Amino acid sequence: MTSEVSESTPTPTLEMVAARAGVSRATASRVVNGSPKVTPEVAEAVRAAIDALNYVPNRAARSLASRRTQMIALVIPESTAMVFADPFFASIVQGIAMYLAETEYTLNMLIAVESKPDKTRQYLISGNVDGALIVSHHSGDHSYAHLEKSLPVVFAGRPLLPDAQGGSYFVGVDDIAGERIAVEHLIGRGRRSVAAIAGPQDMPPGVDRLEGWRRAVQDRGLDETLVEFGDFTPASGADAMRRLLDRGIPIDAVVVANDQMAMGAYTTLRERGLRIPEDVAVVGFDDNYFGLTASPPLTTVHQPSVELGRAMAEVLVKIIEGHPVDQVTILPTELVVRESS
Amino acid sequence: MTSEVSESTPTPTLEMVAARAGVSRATASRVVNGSPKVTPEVAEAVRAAIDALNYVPNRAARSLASRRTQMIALVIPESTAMVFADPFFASIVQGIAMYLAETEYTLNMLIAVESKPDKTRQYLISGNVDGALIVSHHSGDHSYAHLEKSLPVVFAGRPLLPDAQGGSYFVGVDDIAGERIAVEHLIGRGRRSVAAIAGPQDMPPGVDRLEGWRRAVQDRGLDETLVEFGDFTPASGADAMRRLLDRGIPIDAVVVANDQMAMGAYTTLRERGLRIPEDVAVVGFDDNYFGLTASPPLTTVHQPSVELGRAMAEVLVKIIEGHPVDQVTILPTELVVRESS
DNA sequence: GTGAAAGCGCTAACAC
DNA sequence: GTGTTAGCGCTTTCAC
Repeated sequence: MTSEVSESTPTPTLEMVAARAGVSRATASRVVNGSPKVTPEVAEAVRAAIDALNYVPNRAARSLASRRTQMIALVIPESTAMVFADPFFASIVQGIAMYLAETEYTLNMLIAVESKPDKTRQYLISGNVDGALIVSHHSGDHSYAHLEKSLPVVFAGRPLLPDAQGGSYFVGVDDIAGERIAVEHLIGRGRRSVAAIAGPQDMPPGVDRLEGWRRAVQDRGLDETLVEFGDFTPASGADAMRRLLDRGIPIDAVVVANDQMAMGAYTTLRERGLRIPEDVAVVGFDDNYFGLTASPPLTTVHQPSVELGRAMAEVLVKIIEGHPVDQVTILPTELVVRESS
Repeated sequence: MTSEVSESTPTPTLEMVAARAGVSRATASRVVNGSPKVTPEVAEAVRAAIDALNYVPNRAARSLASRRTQMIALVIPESTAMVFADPFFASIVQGIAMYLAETEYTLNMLIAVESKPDKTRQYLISGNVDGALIVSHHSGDHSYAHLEKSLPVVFAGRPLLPDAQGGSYFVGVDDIAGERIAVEHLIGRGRRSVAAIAGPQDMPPGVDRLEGWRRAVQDRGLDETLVEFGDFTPASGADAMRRLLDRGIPIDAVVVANDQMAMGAYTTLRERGLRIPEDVAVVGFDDNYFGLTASPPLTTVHQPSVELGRAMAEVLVKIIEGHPVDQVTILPTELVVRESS
C-alpha cells in the first residue's frame, strides 16, 4: 500500500521512466510514441515503468519538440454562442467531444468574440492548434474564409458559395432533399395546400430547406406563394404561422424549417382553434425533443446531429494526419413520421 | 503591399521580435508579459515589432518554461454528456466560455469516458491544465473527490456531503429557498393542495428542491405526501403527473423540479382535460425557453445559468492566480411569474 | 534497435 | 532596466 502521508509525488518525466527501465530517453520516447523499431522486451520494460510511475507525457514539451499540438479548436462565433440553446448545435458539440475523447486530440473551445476578430484568427494561425472546427450559423463564415491556407479547417454545413469552397472541408446534410421528402409525404397523405415557414435566407439551411419545399410544390403544380419567414426561434414561428393564416387562403399543411419554429406554429394553430393534424398537418426539421415531446408529437426531418459532430472531428483528424478525405461529407436525413401529419 | 506570391511566412518568434526592436529576448519577453520594469520607449519599440511581425507567443514554449499552461479543463462525465441537450448546462458552458474568452485562459473540454476513469484523472493531475471545472449531474462526483489536492477545481452545484467539501470550491444556487418561494407563491394565490414532482434523489438539485417544497408545505400544515419522482426528462414528468392525479386526491397546484418535467406535466394535464392554471397551477424550475414558449407560458424559478458558468470560471481563475475567493458561491434565484400559476 | 546530442521557443534567476 | 544563461520535458536526426 502507498503511504498515507506520501509527499506529493513529483510529476514523473520521460527521463525517470527511461532510468527505471534501464534505457535511454530516446528509446522511452519511441515506446511512448509507438515506434515499431523497438525490441518487444525493451518496449515491455518501458511500459512497465510507465505505469509503475503513472507517467503521462507533458503536452507542452511534446508539442514544443514535435511542432504538433494535438489540440483541435472548436470555434463558435459569439453571435452563434446561443448555439448552446439550440439542441442541434449542442449535439454536434457532443459528437465532436465524444469522438475526440477516443483519440489523442484535445478539444479547445473558443468563443470568437466579435469585437476582437483578429484575436481568434491569430490564435488559430499561430500554431496553437493542429486544426479547427467551425460551427457557425453562417457557414463558411467571414473571417474564416481563408483560414484553410494556414491550417486544416472543417466547417459544419455546406459552403456558402458552391464554387468558392477553395480548400475547405464541409460536413452537413442535404437540406434540399430532406425538406422535399417532407413535402412529398404531406402530399402523399392528401394535403393540397402545403405552406412553408422558412428560415433566414442568409443561412444555407434556411435557403436550402425552402428550396426543397419549392421544388416539391412546383413539381405538383401547387401554390408556391404560401411562404413566410422566421429566424428559427419559436416566437418567429408563431408569427409566421399567424401571417400565413391571415392571408385567408385555406392551408391544410405546413412544413417548418426547424422544430423550434414548428413549436411556435403549434401555439398559433391552437390559438386559432385549428386541430393538428386534422385541420393542419405540421412537419418540422431537426428532430430534437422539443418536437418529440410535443403534443401531438411532431413529424419531422431527422438530422443525425451527434454523428455530424463526430464526422466533423473525424474528417479533421484525417486531414491533419494526412489521410485522404472528401471535401464534402453529406450525411443522410430521414423523415420521422409521428402524429402531427 | 505584401507580395502576392509571398512564401508562407515563418511563424515569428520572440527572438525575431527582440532583434527587430534591438533588445534582448528577455526584455521582449518582459514586454509581452507586461512586466513593469521596462522603459516605456523600449516597450513601445517591442510592441511595434510585435505587430509588425504579427507575433503571437507560442503557448507550448511558454508553458514549458513557465510551468503554467493557461488552460482550464471543463470536465463533463460521459453520463452527463447529454448535458448538451439540457439548456441549463448549455448555458453554463456558454457562460464559462464567454468569460474565458476575455482572459488569457483557454478552455479545454473533456468528456470523461467512463470506461477509462483514470485517463481523465491522470490528464488533469499531470500538469496539462491549470485548473478544472467539473460539471456533473452528480455534483462532487466520484473520481473527482480528491482532485483538489493536485490542482484547483471548481464544481457546479453544491457539495454532496456538506462536511466533506474539503478544499473544493462550489458555485450554485440555493435550490431550497428557490423552490420554497415557488410554493409560497402558489399558497399566496389561494392554492391549498400543492403537489410536487421531484427530481432524482441522488442529485443535490433533486434533493434540495424537494426539501424546499416540503418545508413550505409543512409550515402551512398542508399535505406532505403529494409527491412523485421523475428523472428530469419530460416523459418522466408526464408519468409523475399521471401518478399524482391517479391518487384521486384533488390537486390544485404542482411544483415541478425542472421546466422539462413541467412540460411533461402539461401534457398529462391536458390529456385529463384539466386547465392550466384554472384547475391546476404549475410552477417549474430553471427558466429555459421550453417553459417560456409553452402555452400557457410557465411560471418558474429562474436560475442565472450563464452567470453560474461565468462565476465558476471566475472563481477558478482567482484560485489559480492566488486571489482569495469564498469556497461556496451562491447565486440568487428568482421567481418568474407567467401564466401557469 | 539504441543512444548521444541538439534543439523546439520561451521564462526566470542572476548578474550587471 | 537590461542582458546572459540556464533550463522546462520532449522529439528527432545522426551515428553506432
